[in-house]
Amino acid sequence: MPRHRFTDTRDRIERAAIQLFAERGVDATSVRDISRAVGISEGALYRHFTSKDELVRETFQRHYVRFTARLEALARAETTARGKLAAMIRGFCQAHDEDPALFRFLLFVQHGQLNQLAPGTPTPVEAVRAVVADGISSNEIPGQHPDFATALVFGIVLQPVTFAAYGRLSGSLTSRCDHLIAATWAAVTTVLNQEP
Amino acid sequence: MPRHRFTDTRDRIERAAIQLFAERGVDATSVRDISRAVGISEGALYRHFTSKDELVRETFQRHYVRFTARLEALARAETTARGKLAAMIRGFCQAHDEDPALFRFLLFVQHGQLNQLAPGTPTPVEAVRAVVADGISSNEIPGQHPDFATALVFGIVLQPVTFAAYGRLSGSLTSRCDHLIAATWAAVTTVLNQEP
Amino acid sequence: MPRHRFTDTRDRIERAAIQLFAERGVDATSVRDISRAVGISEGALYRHFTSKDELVRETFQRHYVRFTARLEALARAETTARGKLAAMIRGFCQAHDEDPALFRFLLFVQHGQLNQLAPGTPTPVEAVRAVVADGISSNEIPGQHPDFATALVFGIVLQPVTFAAYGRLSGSLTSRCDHLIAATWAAVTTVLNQEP
Amino acid sequence: MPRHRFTDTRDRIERAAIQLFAERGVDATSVRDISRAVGISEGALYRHFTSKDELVRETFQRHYVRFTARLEALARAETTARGKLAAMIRGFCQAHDEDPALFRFLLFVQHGQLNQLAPGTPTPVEAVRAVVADGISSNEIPGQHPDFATALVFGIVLQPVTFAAYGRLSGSLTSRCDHLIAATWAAVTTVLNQEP
DNA sequence: GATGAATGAGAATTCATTCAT
DNA sequence: GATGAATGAATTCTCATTCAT
Repeated sequence: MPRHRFTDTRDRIERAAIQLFAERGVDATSVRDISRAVGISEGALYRHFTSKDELVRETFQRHYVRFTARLEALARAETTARGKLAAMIRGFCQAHDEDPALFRFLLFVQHGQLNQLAPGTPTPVEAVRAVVADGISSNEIPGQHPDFATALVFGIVLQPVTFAAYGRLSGSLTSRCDHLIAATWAAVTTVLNQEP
Repeated sequence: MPRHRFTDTRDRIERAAIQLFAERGVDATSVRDISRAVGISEGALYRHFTSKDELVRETFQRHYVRFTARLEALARAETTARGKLAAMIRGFCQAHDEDPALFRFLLFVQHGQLNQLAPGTPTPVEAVRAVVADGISSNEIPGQHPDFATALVFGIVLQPVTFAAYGRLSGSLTSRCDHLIAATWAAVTTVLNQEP
Repeated sequence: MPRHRFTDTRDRIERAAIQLFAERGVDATSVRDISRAVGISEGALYRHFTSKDELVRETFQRHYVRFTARLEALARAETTARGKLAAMIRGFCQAHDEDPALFRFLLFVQHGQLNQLAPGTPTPVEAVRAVVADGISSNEIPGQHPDFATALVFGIVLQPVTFAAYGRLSGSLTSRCDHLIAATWAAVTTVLNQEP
Repeated sequence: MPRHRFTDTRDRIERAAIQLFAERGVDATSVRDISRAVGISEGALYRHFTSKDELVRETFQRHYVRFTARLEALARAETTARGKLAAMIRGFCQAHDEDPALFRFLLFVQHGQLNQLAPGTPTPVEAVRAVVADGISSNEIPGQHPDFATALVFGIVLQPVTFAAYGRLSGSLTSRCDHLIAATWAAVTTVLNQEP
C-alpha cells in the first residue's frame, strides 16, 4: 500500500464525487461518503480540495466549460443551422453515453452551480441558443422566441435521460440520436398558424 | 371548530414546506425552516406529521395523485389522441400557473418520492403514456416506443419551467400553451426514414 | 431530572464558560468542555448561544460594560483625582475578590474581544484614563503622558492578580488595596527631575 | 557546512514561531502556519523538533534562561538595590526594544510554560525578587512582602508593553526607561501608615 | 534533510426528533 | 395542541503527527 506515487488521488476523488453526486445529489453526499468510496480518510480529501464546496465548484466548472467547448466545436464544423443543431445533439448523446454520471451531474444535479459561474462563461445552453438564434435570423428556423426554442431542444434531448434514470428507457442516448434530431427539428420548426 | 384549527395548521405547514422545497430542495430545507415559516415551534410540527419524511411523502403523494387524476379527467373528456394530449398539456400549463411551487415540487424536486409510491399508483407519466400508447395503437400517432414519445412530451412541456427558474423565460406557461401543444405534436408524429 | 423549569441554563453555561476561559483560555476551552461542565449535551448549548464566538462575545461584552459602569460610578462619587483613583482601585479589588474568574476573563484572557467592541464603548482603561487626564489638567497629577500614567495604574493593580495565579501571592486583592492605592499614587505623581 | 544549514533552518523555524506566537498565541498558531512562514514543508519541521510542544518548550526555555542570566549579570554589576533595580529595568527595556516579539512571547504568551520549567530554574521574576528581598533586608527598601513588591516592578514595566500592543502607547520602552525606573522606585518605597 | 500525501482524533455546528410542562 | 429545552448522531473541517519516497 504505497502512500502516494504519481498521485492520481485527486482524480479518484473527483470521479467518486461525480458518481455519488449523480446518484444522490450533492447535499445527500457527505465528504465521508466520498472519501470512503475513494478509500482514503476524510482528512486526506482536504489536501486535494480546500472544501466540499470547492470540490463541487471546481469539478463542475471544469467539465462544464470543457463540454461547452466541445459543443461549440461541433457546431462550428457545420454550416447550416440544421447541421449545427444535429451535430450538437449528437454531441450530447455521445457525452452522455461516454460518462452518464458526469452528464447527469452537469445537466441535472447542478445544485446552484450555474449561478456561481463567472459572468460571461459560455454554457451549453448558450451554445445551443446561439445556433438557434442564428437559424432564426437566417430564416432557416421560423421566427420565435429563441430561448423558448432552446428550451424545446433541451427538453427533448434531456428528458430521455431522466426517463432512463427511472428505468423507463434504456440507457443509451446514441441509439436514439437520429430520432432526437428529427423530433427536435420538427418541434423547432413548428409555428402556430395564427394567420393561415 | 377545533378540527378546523388542526386542519388549518396542517395545511399551513404543507404550504410552507412546498414553497421551501421548491425553492431550495428537500434536503436543504430543515424542520426548523418550515416551522419558522409557519410561525410555530419545531415540536408543534410533530403534532401534525410524525416525521419530516412523512411530511414529504404525504404531501407529495396526495398532490401527485390529485394532479394525475386531473390529467386523466381532462384526457377522458376528449376523444382523439391529439385532443387528449392537447387537453393534458393545457392541464400541465394551468397547474403550473396556478401554483408554480407545487408544480415544481411535484415534477422536479421529487427527491426519490417516485420510488416510494405504492406500486400501481397512477402518475402523470403513466397518464400521458396511456394516451400516447393508445394513439400509437390507433395509428393516430406513428409507431414508436411509447415511453420515448412520452419523454418527448414531458421534455417539451417541462423544460420551459426549468428555463423560467433560471430567468431565461417568463413564468407563465399558459401563454405558451398552444405553441407547446403544436411542438409536442410535431415531435411525437415525427418518424425516421420517411424517405427510403 | 426535569428538562427545563425556569431555565437558568443560559446562566450556568456562562458561569462554566467564564470559569474555564479564566483557567485555560478561550482557545483551549472546547464547546464540549463547557457543556460537560454544565451537564448538558453539546447541541443543547446552541439553543442558548448561536456559536462559541457569540458566547464569548456576549459574555465578555456584557460584563465588561457592567464593570466599566461600576468603575465610573465609583469615580463620580468622589471629587479629587486622588479620591477617584482610590475609589476605582478599590472597585478593582472588590470586583476581583467577588469573582476572580470573571475578573481574569475580563482583564487578561480577552482574546481579541477588545477589538470587537462597538467603537465608542467605554472601557475600564478609558474610565481610568479619563480620571488621570483630568487630574493632570487640574495639576493634581504632574504633567505626563496620560496613557503612560494609566498604564502604571493598570500594571500596579493587575500584576498581583497574575502573581496570585502563579501562586506567588495569596488571592485576596482587597487586603492589599490600601497599599496598591498608595503605590499607584506614588508612581503616578513621580516625575523625572530633568530640571532641578 | 552541513551543520550550518541544519542550525540555520532550526533558527528560522524558531524565529517564525516566536513571531507567530507573539502575534496570535500558541494555540492559534498551527504547525502549518509556522512551516509556511519558514517556507518548508510541515514534515520537515519534525526533523528539527520532535513535536510542536517541544518547539514551544525548547524555544521558551532557552530564551527565558538566557534573558534571566542577562538580568542577573546586570544586577551583579551594581552595588545598591536601587542601582541593581535600575539596571534590570533598563535590561527589560532593551530586551523589549531589541526583539519585541520574543519579549512578548517570554513574558506574556507563556502558555503554561512557567509550570514546565525544571524546579530551581532561575526566572526573571526570581532575579528581580532576589534584588528586592536583599534591598528589604538591607533597609534600602522599606519592609514589605517581597513578592508583592516584585509584582509592582513587573506591573509597572510590563503594562506599557500591553498598552503598546493595543496601540495606546508607542512601541519603544527604552525612551521611557528613566520614567519607569523612577516610578518603580517610588512604588516600591511607598509604605502605609506613615502617619499614625 | 526534505516532501507531501495520509491518518485519526477532535473541533464547531446542524438537525431530526423527543418529551416534560 | 403548543412550547422549547434537550439529545445524539452526523457533518464539515482542522490539526499534530507519521512515513514512503
